[in-house]
Amino acid sequence: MATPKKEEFSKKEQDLAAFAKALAHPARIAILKVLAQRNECICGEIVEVLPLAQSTISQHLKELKTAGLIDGAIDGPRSCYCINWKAFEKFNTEFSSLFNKLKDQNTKACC
Amino acid sequence: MATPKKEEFSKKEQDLAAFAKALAHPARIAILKVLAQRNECICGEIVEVLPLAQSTISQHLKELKTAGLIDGAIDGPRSCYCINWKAFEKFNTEFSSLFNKLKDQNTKACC
DNA sequence: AATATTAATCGTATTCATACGATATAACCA
DNA sequence: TGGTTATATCGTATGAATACGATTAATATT
Repeated sequence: MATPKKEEFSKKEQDLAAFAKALAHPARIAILKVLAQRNECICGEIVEVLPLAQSTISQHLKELKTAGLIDGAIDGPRSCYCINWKAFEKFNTEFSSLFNKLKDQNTKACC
Repeated sequence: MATPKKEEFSKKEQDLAAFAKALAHPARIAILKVLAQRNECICGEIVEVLPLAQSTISQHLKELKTAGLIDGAIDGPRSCYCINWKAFEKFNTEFSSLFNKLKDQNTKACC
C-alpha cells in the first residue's frame, strides 16, 4: 500500500504538479522574494533573513533548483543563486492557460 | 527537531503555499479537469476515469475542498462537486502578481 | 601551512502525504 | 422493511518532506 501513482498521470499534469510542489512551502516563496529583491543573490543573506537553519535553507534551495526555478553558480567559497525567469514564466503561463482552459470547458453553472 | 515552521512566515506566503500545495499532485489537477469537462460533476465519474481507489479520490476531493478550490453539495445519495471559480481566479491572479512583483524588483541581471 | 569562512551533504528524528481496504452512513428502490 | 448504491471516514502501512546538528569540502585569509 501507499506506492505512489503519480506516473500514471499525463506528463503535463506531472510537470505542473511538480512546479506547484516547488512553491508549496512558504519558505521557498520567501526565498524567491529575497532572490528577486537583492542585487546580489548570495545564499548567506537568505539564512540571515529567514527563520531557518543553514542546512534547511540549503535543502530548500536545492529543491527550487531541481524544479528549475532557480539557477546556482559557485562563486569562490560562496554560492550565487538567482531566479530562472524563463522557467518561471513558462510555468506561470502554463498555469494561467490551465485555468482558462478549465473555464472554457465549463459549460454549465453547476451545483 | 522537524517541528514545522510555516507559521513563522507571512500570511500571504502561507496562503499562496497552501494553494500551491493543493495543486501539487497530478491526481488533483486531473480531478479539476474532470470537474470542468463534465456538465454534471458527480463524484463517481471521477473514480471511473482516474487510476485510484474510491477512498483515495474522496481524500483528494476533501483536500481540494479544504483549500477552497472546489465546492461540494450533497445530492441525494451522491455528492456533487464543482470548481469554485472565484477562489481559483483569486489565486491565479495572486500568483501572477507575485511573479510580476518579483520581476519588477529584480533590477540586476544576476550570476 | 594553518585557520577561518561559506555552503553542501550526511545522518536522523519527526511530521505530513498518499494509498488502500474495510466499515459506516445516508439516501433511494423493491 | 431489506437491500442496493454512492460516498465519506477509519485504520493503517508506507513513503516523502521538513528540520536540525554535525561533518565535509572547497576556497580565502593570515
